[in-house]
Amino acid sequence: MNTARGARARARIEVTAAIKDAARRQLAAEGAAKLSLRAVARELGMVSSAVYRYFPSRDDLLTALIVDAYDSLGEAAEAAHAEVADAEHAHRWGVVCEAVRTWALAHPHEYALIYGTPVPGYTAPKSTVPAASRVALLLIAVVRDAYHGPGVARPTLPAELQAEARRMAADLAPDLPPETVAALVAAWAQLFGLVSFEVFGHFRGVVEDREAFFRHAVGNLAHGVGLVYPKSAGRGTGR
Amino acid sequence: MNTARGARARARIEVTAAIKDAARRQLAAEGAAKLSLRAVARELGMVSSAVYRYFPSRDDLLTALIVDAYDSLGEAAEAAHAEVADAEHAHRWGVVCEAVRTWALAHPHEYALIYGTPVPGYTAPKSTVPAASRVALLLIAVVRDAYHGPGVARPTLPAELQAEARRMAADLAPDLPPETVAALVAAWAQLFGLVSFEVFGHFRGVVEDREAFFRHAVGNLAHGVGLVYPKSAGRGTGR
DNA sequence: ACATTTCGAGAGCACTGCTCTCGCTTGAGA
DNA sequence: TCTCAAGCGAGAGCAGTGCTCTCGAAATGT
Repeated sequence: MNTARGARARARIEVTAAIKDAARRQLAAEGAAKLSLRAVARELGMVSSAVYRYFPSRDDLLTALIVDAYDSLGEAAEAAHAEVADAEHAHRWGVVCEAVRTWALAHPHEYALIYGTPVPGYTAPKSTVPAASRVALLLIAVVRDAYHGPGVARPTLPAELQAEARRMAADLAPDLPPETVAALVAAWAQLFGLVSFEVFGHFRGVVEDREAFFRHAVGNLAHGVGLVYPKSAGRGTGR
Repeated sequence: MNTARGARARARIEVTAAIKDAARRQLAAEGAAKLSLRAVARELGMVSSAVYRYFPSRDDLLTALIVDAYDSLGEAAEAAHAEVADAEHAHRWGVVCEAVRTWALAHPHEYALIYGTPVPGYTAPKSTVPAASRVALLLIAVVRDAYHGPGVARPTLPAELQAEARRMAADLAPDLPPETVAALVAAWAQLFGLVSFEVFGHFRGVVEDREAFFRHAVGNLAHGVGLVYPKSAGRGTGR
């Protein structure tokens, strides 16, 4: 029942999509700061006030792009993971992380939109939560599979954090030990720390072979959440 | 020869400082996006065009604030470290990291300015490098002391990364083993991943006791760079 | 004392987000 | 089938922005 109850309704979703597309193009080209509602209107041959029939404000347009960006990233990660769904767990972990990095480098401005400085009126309006969670859920799923399968080590946890870890586990993955969930959340944040530093240029003049560096760092993150590498030796690329 | 060769020169540095102060106030209050050159001019009772005598563009004003923010953060970290300069190395590491977090939470907009989305014309103009490096240098110093002292473990490194690690070590800390330097750089990025997620609100609804969580994660980072905790037992808060 | 530079003020340009009004078109109910 | 409200695009307009240019006045160096 999505399919157009009338020409008008159909036109509306088409125009809405066209606006988002033009906006996304501008975003990719110039960054969120320079995204101008009037410019997208111009590109579509309409007048600026007409755009307001579709998005009540510039920030609402941006919010729509945020959700799309989360989904685009989540989709990329999920697709990459699907291709190795029955490989070694540590390898799957690495593939997901590398998909995140690859997507971020290919869409730096969209990445900045979701993991950079939040927009001023930044209350993530609930509707973004599912899209925003996709990568995290993937990482959780990989560790869950490992936990219910052969090899996962149980990290240790100081006493003062065990209550909080239990809370997190109850929310995120009740079937995993709290220690693992806590390590997972930390690894999640640290993964995006690595990606952000690279995308935002903090590695410029510091790290040269960033891909190899990233693979290694991500392997250590996997180790931190308890994933063990197949070929025991020094944890390598997970290949 | 800094001290005013004339009333004019003195006035100039005073006005420059006043502009930066007003700008910093606006930045702290509303964020970089809403920082308006005309508004700071208004606050100082001057006309907008006059401000251009001191800063050639709005982005140049922002750049000046960026350098200041790096310095402010670096100073906070150094001060915190100085107070525990002869404590256990892992503890010193933790104190520096917590100082970074505390400063970031106290100055979210300034933090966003330096570790969030880079400004469009984002070529860090060399002059920012020393200020930007202060925290990293502190972390390196802590590990260096540990390495030249009693306890530091040597991380392992896959073959494919050893050349790059040697390169980094040559640039950053020739007296440390390449494996340690590589781990240090990763920990550096991961630290800011943790801080950014908290400041930018990605932990909202996920992590509740963020301070305890951070201490724990930072302890693991210390472990990752080879710092060993005094009381052997499970690595705890570093107390 | 003169010439030069430095500075603040003001006007102005091109642009932005956003509001409001005006007609035209569409579509659903009488 | 006709009607009337809702949806929509165009246009004008407001307040604000970054930035440029010109013009006098003040401070400076010779």
